[in-house]
This record gives sequence, C-alpha cells and structure tokens, in this order.
Amino acid sequence: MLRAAVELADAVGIDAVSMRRLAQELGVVPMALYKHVANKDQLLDGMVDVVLGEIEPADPDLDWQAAVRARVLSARRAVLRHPWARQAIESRTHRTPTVLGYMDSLAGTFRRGGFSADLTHHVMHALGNRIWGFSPELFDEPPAPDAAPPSAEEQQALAAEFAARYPHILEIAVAATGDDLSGVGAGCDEQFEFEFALDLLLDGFDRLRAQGWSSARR
Amino acid sequence: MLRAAVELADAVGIDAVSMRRLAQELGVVPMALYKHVANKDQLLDGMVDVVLGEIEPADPDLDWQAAVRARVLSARRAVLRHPWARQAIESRTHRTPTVLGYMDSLAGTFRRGGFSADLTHHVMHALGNRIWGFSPELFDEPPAPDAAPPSAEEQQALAAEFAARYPHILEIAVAATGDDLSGVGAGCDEQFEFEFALDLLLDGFDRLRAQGWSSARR
DNA sequence: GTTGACAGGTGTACGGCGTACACCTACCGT
DNA sequence: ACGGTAGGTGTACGCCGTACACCTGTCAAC
Repeated sequence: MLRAAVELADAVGIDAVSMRRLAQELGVVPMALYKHVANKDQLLDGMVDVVLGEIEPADPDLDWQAAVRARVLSARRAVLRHPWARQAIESRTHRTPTVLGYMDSLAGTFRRGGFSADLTHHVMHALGNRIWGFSPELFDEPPAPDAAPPSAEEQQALAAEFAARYPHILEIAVAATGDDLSGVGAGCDEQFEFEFALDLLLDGFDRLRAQGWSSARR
Repeated sequence: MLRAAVELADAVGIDAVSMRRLAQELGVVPMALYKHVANKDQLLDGMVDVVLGEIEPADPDLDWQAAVRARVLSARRAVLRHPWARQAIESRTHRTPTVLGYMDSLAGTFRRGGFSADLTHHVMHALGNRIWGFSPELFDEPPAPDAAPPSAEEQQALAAEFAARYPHILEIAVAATGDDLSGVGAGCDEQFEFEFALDLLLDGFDRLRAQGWSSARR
C-alpha cells in the first residue's frame, strides 16, 4: 500500500494523493486504508520512509568526507526520483525510526572521522535539509507557460520593469545563463548549486575538526 | 485584511487559517475575501509579504559580511515572531515582488562587497532558506506531552531501546544537554545552530571571494 | 468440528474546505 | 440623473479526512 501511494504520488503529485484517491487506485473503499495507517499523516510518514529506504548504505571504506558526500548525493538521487519527496520531507514533523536511523548512521560517519559529538551535532545542523539531498530552490521553476505568452512589446516592457526593479537579480541571471535570458531565472543548475554548497560546508567542517573546534557557549 | 490574516495565524496557527475562518474573524461572508485576493494561495503570498516587510533594511555602513549577517538575523527575528512563517515561506512557490526585492537587495550587498555576479549567485544558493532566517529543525519539538507519560519502567525500556538503536544520536544529545537527557532531543539551541552555520558559510564565502573564485563549469 | 479472536474490507455520515456564479448595494465622478 | 465600480451576500458543488458500526474470511485452540 505504501508502494502504491508512492507510485501514485510519482504519477499525479503529492497534492493529488488523498485517502480516497489512493483507495480507488487500490480498488478498495477509502476507510479500508485506516486498517493500515492511523491517519493521513502516518501515510505521508510511510511514504517518506520508502524514499529514504532507497538511500544507499554508507561505504565503510571511504574517509568521512567522501562518505558523507556520497551518502548525501545518494539521498539526493532518491529524492530526485520522487519529485514530491522534497515537500513531503519538509512537511513531516515526526521522526520515524527510518529517519532516526539515517541520521544516526550519518552522525556515525562523522564520529568515526574524528569529529567530537559536539561538533557532529553542529555540522549536522549546518547541513540542514542537505542531509536529505535537497536545498530550497531560490528561484521559480520556469514559469509554466500557461495561456498566450505576452506579446513581444509586453515582454519588452516587463523585462525593462524587471531590470529597473531588480538589477542584481538580472545581473546574476545574465551571468548564470550566458545572457540569453530567455525567461528570467529560467532554472539554475540545481545539482551544481547543491554540490557547491555541500563542498563549501564539508571544507568548513574539516577546518573546524582539524583545529579541534569545540562549542564555546556555556 | 492581510494584517488580520497574520494576526489570526499568530493566534491559532497557519493550518487553522481558512478562508471561512478568516472571513468570520472579519465579520464578513467567506466569498467577500475573494474581492481582495484571487485565491488562497495569493492570501498566503500576501501574509508572507507582511512578514518579510518586517525585515529591517540593509545598513549601508557595514561591510558585506556584517551587513549580510545583520540582515539575515533580522529576517530571523521576523520569522520567529510568526511561528507559522517558516512553513508558509517553504510552501510558497511563487516569487512576489517583495520576495524578489529582498533577494535583490541581499544580492546587492554581496556585489558591493566585491563578489562577482557569478559568485553572488552561488553563495545565495548556499545560504538557501537561511536567507529567510531559518533552517530546518533536525530534531523534533519537545514531543508534546499528550496523555499519560509512560511509567518509569516503560521510560527506562524506551531509553534502552533508543540507546541501542541510535547510539550516535544519543551521544550527541548527551553532549548537547550535558547529559541530563530528560526527553531525548529535547530541543537544541536553534539560535546557536543558526549562527554557527551562518558564520561557517560567511567564512567560506569570504575565502572564495578572496581567492577570486569563479565557477568552473562550462 | 466448533468457536472465537482477529485482520481487513464495507457503508454511511458529518463537518470542514476552496471557490464558481449570480446577485445586491453604496458610492462617486460625470 | 446615471453608469461604473468596489465590495459584500447567498447558494451550491465537489472535494477532503475520518468516526462509527458492521460484515467476512482465516486460523489456532479447544
């Protein structure tokens, strides 16, 4: 049933996954689902667990940095396979055993790499959702081209207005796209951004570890 | 009306903010709201804009690092004043002018600090949601004490089970709480974690800027 | 071989949601 | 005096999660 839910979400998006719809997909009456999960929240928890189950186990032969990197990128692959997972993970407030298990295992990698429990704690916070293989998208998806695209003049006017109001964003978009600019903010290379930030953080972690950083408060 | 919506969300939480409930609060019929917003999504957008409006403007006298730090911490104060804002911001997919304006202004701070447009782009991605003053909570809120707390024995058993399954998390919790351990994961010092990660990132950014980093791809 | 527990499917119903659509009213510039 | 417009109204539809009472088949214990 969790598998069916995952497939349904893959197919129609997480918002369209309702108890009723899922039941229909399973050829069953909605209330039947409640024999397997207590409520919809628990269904979502289970679906997230399925996705997290796809994360490859840690490779014990790698040093901590490579191991964390590999693990997180594996998580990313899992999340990218299920476009709804990002939102689902963000919305979960409960920590299931699967979630805890993954976090524990990742923490273990840091510990074995010579991080104190203290520092491990803080670096995992610093990674934040990157643990799960994603970070927020700063800009929109390419704005779904619904209805007639604005005429050339309108587009011109819009672009001018945008340039005047948000010069720095424009500049960035130009730099990022090699000034073709077709559709401002038409999608960053998310994978690049993810690895950029990840490596930046791992580098910083290594520096702190090397200098024997310890939390100063209290 | 947006103000009323914000106050309502402050009072009862974002999930309890429905068009009907908000209308009731305003002494008006639900459909009346649709004269002011096109739909509920737009209402949420507007509410987020109100919160972002509370962020203090950039101080032009600070160097880039202090300026970004101050700005982001101001955003954090705004978000913490409205506990629902975090979730609301995460759920928004649309970029309102307010959102774009804030991002543009922050990008400007980097640019004036000597960052290339290219590097500015990537560091803003690296900050991710920290731009808005928050990062995901790794662990639960203290698990709302509903119903009878488990008996001492049960608690013992639970703790033992937990220790066996998640030794590293336990270790971290011990390190973080000074081993009193009343309720595992009983809340981290989120403010500390936030600033820890923020400073780590700002440090990394500075190193990249100083060495004239430029994106290598393409 | 009967029985009783239990896993799991069924049917009905309730209260809530967002919002489409047609309508009404008060005001204001002409 | 009048037409447009901003904003409030009332009704209705189709969705949602899920409480509650009920039914059915399987299987172990007696």
